[in-house]
Amino acid sequence: MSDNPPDADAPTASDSPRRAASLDSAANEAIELMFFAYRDFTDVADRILEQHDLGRAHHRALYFVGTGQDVTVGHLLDTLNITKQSLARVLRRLIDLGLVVQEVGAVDRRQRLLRLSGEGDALLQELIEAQRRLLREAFTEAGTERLEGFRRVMLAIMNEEDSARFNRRKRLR
Amino acid sequence: MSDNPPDADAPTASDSPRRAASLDSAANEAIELMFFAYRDFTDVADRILEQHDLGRAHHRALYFVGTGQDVTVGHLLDTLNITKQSLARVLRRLIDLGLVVQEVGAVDRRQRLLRLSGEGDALLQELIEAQRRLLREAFTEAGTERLEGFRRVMLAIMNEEDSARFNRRKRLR
DNA sequence: GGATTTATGTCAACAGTCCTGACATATTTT
DNA sequence: AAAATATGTCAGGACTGTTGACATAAATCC
Repeated sequence: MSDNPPDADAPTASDSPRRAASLDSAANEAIELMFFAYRDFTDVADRILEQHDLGRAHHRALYFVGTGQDVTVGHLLDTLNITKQSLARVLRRLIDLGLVVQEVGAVDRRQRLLRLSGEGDALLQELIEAQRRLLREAFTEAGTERLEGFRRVMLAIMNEEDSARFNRRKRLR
Repeated sequence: MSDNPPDADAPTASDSPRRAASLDSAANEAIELMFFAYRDFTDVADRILEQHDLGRAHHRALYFVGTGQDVTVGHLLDTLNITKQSLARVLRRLIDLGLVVQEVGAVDRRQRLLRLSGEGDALLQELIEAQRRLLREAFTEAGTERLEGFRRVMLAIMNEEDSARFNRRKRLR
């Protein structure tokens, strides 16, 4: 679009070969923020899961079954982006432990509607509360006026498909 | 501190049984933001790693070897929080591929100082640039004035140990 | 109503990453 | 010289993800 820009030192568009240096260094820093923050975020749940001999995959399945409505196996596969066989192993365990129960779909009897048992919900709430506490404390420490910045950047990091999924889920609640 | 607060409906401290509802719902939302944003953040690197038949563990080792100074095996173990045996497998591969080279420590000859070969650095830069681009575009989309909010919240999510590690690394650069 | 598609489940095999436990070597520190 | 430290390695197990092949039941298409 613009050859020979009038001011060669001025910040340029983000896809230009000569990028704003501050955006680049902020992004460099953010690479590490993502790594360390996500690790500590998952750690608080991992400690609870360990006591129940469950892994992260069980946590994710439990979460989306428990926070969704009329969740089918297909929905779960879409949300988690894993193969049917991977999910089956995880779901099998949760069902055998009595944390998840299946019902034949009322409209489409091929579907298996998944929901949490009382026990399953209790575990999920424990997991959610542990992560919620960490985040609540982080928001308070950072100052709640910064929350909107955090939200907007995280949303922008997400790809189209996931932000659509996120908004769809949010609408349902 | 304050029994029988004057206004029972007012938001209370974050560790009180009656918490601010808005903080809780923001935290609930953030649980999903963390999940989806991190997944898409790692995906851009995973696509590159796939072409080289490498995994995330290789990425992490490559990253901390390449961005640190005089990195030893011990430092890497501290940073990654994995066992020596897990790291050995990953490092073995990177060394065999010629992406990482080892030198005997000058001060302590028991140590193995790790650094990237030219080829290793080229791959690391490719990986960093992919994630940096995603983040840069997210910052621009969200508005760069929100960046500080994102930074502060992410820092607050990190535990003591990791934020100390983060600041130590930042100081070195 | 028979053919096709869809939703789900399952068997088998393989790969990557993490773990525990045990032991070996070289080097530094006490 | 003995103990501690930094690193490496062998063996085996767990979890989570993959591909490929097949099976069943129910819905949909023509």
